[in-house]
Amino acid sequence: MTNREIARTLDHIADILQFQDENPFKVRAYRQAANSIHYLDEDLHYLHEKGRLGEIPGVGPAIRAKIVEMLEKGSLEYYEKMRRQAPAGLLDMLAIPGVGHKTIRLLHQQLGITNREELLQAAQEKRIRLLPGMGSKTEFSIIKGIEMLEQHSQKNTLGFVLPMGQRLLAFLRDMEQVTDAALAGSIRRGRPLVTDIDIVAAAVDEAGVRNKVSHYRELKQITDSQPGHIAGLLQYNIPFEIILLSAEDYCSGLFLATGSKQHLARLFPAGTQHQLDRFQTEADLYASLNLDFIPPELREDQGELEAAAQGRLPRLIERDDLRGDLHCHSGWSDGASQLTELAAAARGLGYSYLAVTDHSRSLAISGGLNEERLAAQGREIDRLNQQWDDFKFLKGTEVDILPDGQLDYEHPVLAKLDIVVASIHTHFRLDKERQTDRIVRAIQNDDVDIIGHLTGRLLNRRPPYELDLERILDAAAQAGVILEINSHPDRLDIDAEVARQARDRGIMIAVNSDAHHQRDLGLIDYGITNARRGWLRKEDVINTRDWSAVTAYLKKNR
DNA sequence: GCCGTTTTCGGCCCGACTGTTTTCAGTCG
Repeated sequence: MTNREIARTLDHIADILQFQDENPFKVRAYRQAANSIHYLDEDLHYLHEKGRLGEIPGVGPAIRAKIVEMLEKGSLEYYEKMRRQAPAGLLDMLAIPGVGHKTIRLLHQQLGITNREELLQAAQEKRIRLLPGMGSKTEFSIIKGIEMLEQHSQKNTLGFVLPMGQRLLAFLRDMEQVTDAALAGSIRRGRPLVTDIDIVAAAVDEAGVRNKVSHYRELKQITDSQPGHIAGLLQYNIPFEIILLSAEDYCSGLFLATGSKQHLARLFPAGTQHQLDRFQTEADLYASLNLDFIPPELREDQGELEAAAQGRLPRLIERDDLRGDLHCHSGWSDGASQLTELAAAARGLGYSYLAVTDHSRSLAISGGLNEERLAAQGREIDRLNQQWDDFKFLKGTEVDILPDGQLDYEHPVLAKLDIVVASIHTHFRLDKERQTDRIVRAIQNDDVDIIGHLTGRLLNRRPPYELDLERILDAAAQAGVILEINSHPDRLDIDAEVARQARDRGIMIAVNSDAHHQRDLGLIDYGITNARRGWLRKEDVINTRDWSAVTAYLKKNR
């Protein structure tokens, strides 16, 4: 089993224990072990060989024995037994907002409900409200929650699917029968939610490819296998499709499979069934249509064809344009990495600065820093900053925007920092006017440099807050406040559309990782893709500038 | 179940909201 599978198993055990009303600290022990393994840099098999499993934080004798069994047998008897004692749809039901372990236990014991379908039916038949502690509002919110999840259930986040797609792509590229291969479809265009993995491959021996794919380690089943085409499911039921072409047809095939439908339909209106010539590159293909090359991220029929025809497509930002990251968390609050580890990772990405923006005091659950600890952290940063002449930490905070729009630290505290990211982490359900007022007030606060994850959306999990974006963009433009593109693939907030509107109003954007572990600094790639989908150029993004230009910009706008 | 230690058990982040209550339990971040 892989690290990831073992981490998921431990997490699932924690859920079952919680469902069984076990000691909450035992539950947390399993969660902490799962989290440690999730972020582990080394393969568990390797650590086991070296007898170093006990060194993993949060892994003691009991969990270590279970990990060993999973590594050696590929399964865990304890887990299999637990699973038989819990409702089959436990995890599915937990995903419903407002439904937790205790509610599920009650539903299971009183009504025999084991999965989402049965739960929905019971709610529709008004049987939930008869249970103690349940009422009509709970019943209604369960129905709404299930409906929301079912709308999303066809799509997965790019962050979940892309790594699987990249592994399958690497597997194909490794074959001697494959001369070229690339991701296509919505993954290639970088959509935040995707339905499947599309790959186009140039192959000399289709049968050989077919045979190897049928033995792919992550393959669950092949559902369709015709000449030029393999489709099926990978683990976690992620659909994939591989289009096999000759080398001559590869480029136009990749272009057609990339889409989008709307983009292609505008290029080739219905009735003008177009026989694509053979091209060496997509740039040649677009040139034959008298268009500049259109990057995949822009192929959504959002004005890119007109711009390409007139030679005014933007030169989109690239990952290598970034000089630093302006939002991350360390072990001082809820991050998992120490400052030195973050610095090493940031330098590894080619950055020359990193803003440390741990949580502020009122966010107790995330270890928010009180003023003394913030000052102590500042002293550590000062010490570390003396070690380098080519890298610097910025002293910062991700300060909570309180419900009334005030900030969680007073002005004298904020004024001492190099950078202030202000974000909302509580009171998500204010009405539109109050929520907008709250953010506008933060924007108008002179201590604020950046608004973090503006809309609060969590893809497939939580809708954005109710906001009047027009008013917020106007306020940000006027105050010279930067808006963040939060790169976490569950957030991608602000989204590409809002980013483009912001840029059109002259608002500066920061593409930030919001990393809680040194490895997560690399999530910035998703933010860059999102920025490109928002038509952003290097000059629209503040952290493409070097340290002195960034600090000068921040000072000027304070 | 893990951790730390003043070595072998006691402690292990918490505060607010919501819907259901009549004083609280469950969920969430």
